[in-house]
Amino acid sequence: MDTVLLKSPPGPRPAAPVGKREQTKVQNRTMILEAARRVFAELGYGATTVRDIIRATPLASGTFYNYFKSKEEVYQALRDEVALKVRPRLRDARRQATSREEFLTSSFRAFFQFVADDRGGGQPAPERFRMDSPEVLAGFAELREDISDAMARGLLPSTDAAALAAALTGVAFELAERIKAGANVEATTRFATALFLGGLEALPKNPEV
Amino acid sequence: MDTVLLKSPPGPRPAAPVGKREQTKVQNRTMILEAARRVFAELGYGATTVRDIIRATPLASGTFYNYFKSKEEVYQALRDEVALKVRPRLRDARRQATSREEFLTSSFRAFFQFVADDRGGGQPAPERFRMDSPEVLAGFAELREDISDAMARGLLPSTDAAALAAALTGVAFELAERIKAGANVEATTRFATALFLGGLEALPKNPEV
Amino acid sequence: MDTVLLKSPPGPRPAAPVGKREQTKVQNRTMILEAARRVFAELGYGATTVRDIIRATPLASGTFYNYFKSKEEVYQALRDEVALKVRPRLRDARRQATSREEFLTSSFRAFFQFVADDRGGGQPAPERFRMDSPEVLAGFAELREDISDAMARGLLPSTDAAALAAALTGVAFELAERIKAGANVEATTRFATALFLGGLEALPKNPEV
Amino acid sequence: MDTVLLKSPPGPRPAAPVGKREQTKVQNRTMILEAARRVFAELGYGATTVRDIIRATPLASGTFYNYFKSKEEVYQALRDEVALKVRPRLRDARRQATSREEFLTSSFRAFFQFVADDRGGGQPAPERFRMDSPEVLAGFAELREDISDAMARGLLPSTDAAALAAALTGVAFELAERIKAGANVEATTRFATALFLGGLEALPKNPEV
DNA sequence: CATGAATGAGACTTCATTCAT
DNA sequence: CATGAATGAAGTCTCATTCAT
Repeated sequence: MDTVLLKSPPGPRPAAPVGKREQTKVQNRTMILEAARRVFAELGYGATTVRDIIRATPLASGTFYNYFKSKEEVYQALRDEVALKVRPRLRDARRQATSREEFLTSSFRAFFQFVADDRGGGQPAPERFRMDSPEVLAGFAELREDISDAMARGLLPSTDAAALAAALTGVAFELAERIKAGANVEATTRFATALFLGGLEALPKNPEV
Repeated sequence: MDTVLLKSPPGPRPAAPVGKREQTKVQNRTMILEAARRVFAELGYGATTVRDIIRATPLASGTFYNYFKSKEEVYQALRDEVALKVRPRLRDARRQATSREEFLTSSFRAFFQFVADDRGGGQPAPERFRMDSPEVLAGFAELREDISDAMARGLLPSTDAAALAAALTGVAFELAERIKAGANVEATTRFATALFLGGLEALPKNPEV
Repeated sequence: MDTVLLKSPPGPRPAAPVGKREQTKVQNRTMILEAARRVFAELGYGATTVRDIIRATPLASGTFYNYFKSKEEVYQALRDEVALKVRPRLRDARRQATSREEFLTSSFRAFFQFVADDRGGGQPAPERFRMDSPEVLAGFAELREDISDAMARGLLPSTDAAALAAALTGVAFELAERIKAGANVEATTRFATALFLGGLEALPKNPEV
Repeated sequence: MDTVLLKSPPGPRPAAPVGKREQTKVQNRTMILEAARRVFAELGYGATTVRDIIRATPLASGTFYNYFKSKEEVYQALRDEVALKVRPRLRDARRQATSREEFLTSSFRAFFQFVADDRGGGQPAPERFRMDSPEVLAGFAELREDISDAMARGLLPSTDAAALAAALTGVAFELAERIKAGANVEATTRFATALFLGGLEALPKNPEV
């Protein structure tokens, strides 16, 4: 019976599946994802409901389930989508780095810039910490990955890798909050870079953390 | 055996009412607070419901409302209670510090030790970031306060105070996660201290973050 | 059979959406309103709960909130609906009256007849007074309005308008209770009319109630 | 065993049971009743809860149940108490009446005065009708009783007794609302009296309502 | 007796999800 | 597919009532 449907338009077959149907489908999916992004940012993952997401959309409640099975699934999709956007930036920053300073600077800059670009949305977050939003989690995951690679490549000293990753992550996260509040990306990048450039020299040689 | 108890305090009678009723009240309040601590840690603040807290308790549903008006109120109470425990330790650490190194070392140690002592609770959080748990927030607030004081006293260089506070906070938090996972308090303290001792030297002189 | 339905209206298509969905919506709304009417009549407004109303219905609990936000809102709707039915009758009675007697007679008759027509509902109210039922309140408001108009038109003597309105209202209401219990509409109308025809003559000329 | 109790005090036997215990008991009972009176007046019988009554009292919740089994029971007690206070006034007014006018005047006056005396309490009733308060019910019951007696004694014409009772009740009730709102008792009494003096003459001789 | 905390039933309301249209 | 009303489970909170103190 699908055949029947496919046959019915006797005109020229579309070159790609970008009929009105497919277009709408993509649009709706995008609408839901963006609505979810806004709502997660405002209420946090735990507190947002599927209803909240639908309400931030012109779509009907039932439509949500044509695209996602649950809140969890939108979350995953959002996470993947964000990771897809951030990964190249960070990977590029990392690959082009030829010195420890450049590695730190470009990594922090890429991350802070991403946060700065993303903060547009809504009113300032009602609660201080919104660590469970997909963007932030994806950003952190990427940062960690970059750090591990850098250690492997010798750009960072061979101290306790996990501890350093944690320290970098923590600094990046906390300063990111300041970025969200309007702090300057470049100055913040310099600050973080200087801190770690100096700190890395002083770290215990044979750490046993 | 009652006789023994009745005899034992030959000194001044305690002023506080310690009838069976008061005892039960204190016990119940504690039960709710500890249940809330566990549930917040597991589900996050946003996702936990009052029912979740009650269910982690042998008490009846209505009993919750004899002690707290809402989830928010337990949260505040938890936050206050934790702050009350951490504040003295950190304050002492700060007051007794006579050098930059000592300031950093004793602050980190006090914080990490507190986290280590406190980590008994539940299973590790299923999601990576749980920044909105009361303990963490309270710890952060205290740490920030200590940092500001130290800057005023000259133990820390006059760089961007807020940015440094954020960096210290971030590192403390992320390393605390490792402490919770079993990392050694002293080694972690050394790591963090060394990182900041070196980093502070390298920080930009006239920061404009 | 669909064919029959599709064929049947050869005239102009009705503008109102009368799909199965809309039909069900109207039916459900009506079910809730009628259930509310019965329950208010039986328990009184104060004592009835939303659950009472739902239970007097085959609908699920959540469905109530698709139609009304609260008990108060059903009450308002009921009130409005009843007022909508009574207003024309009383307005007609008032407009066509050319004498004092006719004004009283037709007003009382219209009101009593409405009560008689409407009394189908439930068992007699278990408590004597149930002034807060929507029908009664709406009827009173209408009666008052009519009285004011009549005074303005000279059909009623210029005594204390509000007091007379109250008296007419009170008599109408109490006799309406008798109507509900089966009293004859015409005889009751004659009784009330005679009472006020005589009474109006005797009222104080310059009232200062 | 009662004997034992009576014997126990070897001193002079108290003339009446007005020990401290009995005094407190009477006071508490009175407090509950007056609180209930206020709350019923404000919220209506149906909407008030036992909690509401206790809260309007300095007593503990459990204490309520030492005096009354339920809201219903307080209501009955209040009703009885009020009836006990009103009956003498109305009975006196009725007994001393020697003419139709005097009967009507003194009855209305007594009722309106009672309502006026009683209205002190709280803020104006949030809803228009509060017919289910014990005072109003008791007042109406008494009024009806008086009317029946008056008919029996020939002070009122032999028309449909029940219909007249209803009319008098309705007028008394509606005007009582005006009294509560501050209307003058004497003027209102004159108004109601005049209305019925004139109206009674005009009533159908052989009513068949 | 007075007290007031505990209890669990039940009221109000929102939610995720389904399904007829 | 989109729609949005229906559903009933579940959450929030209040209530009447009991009972240990």
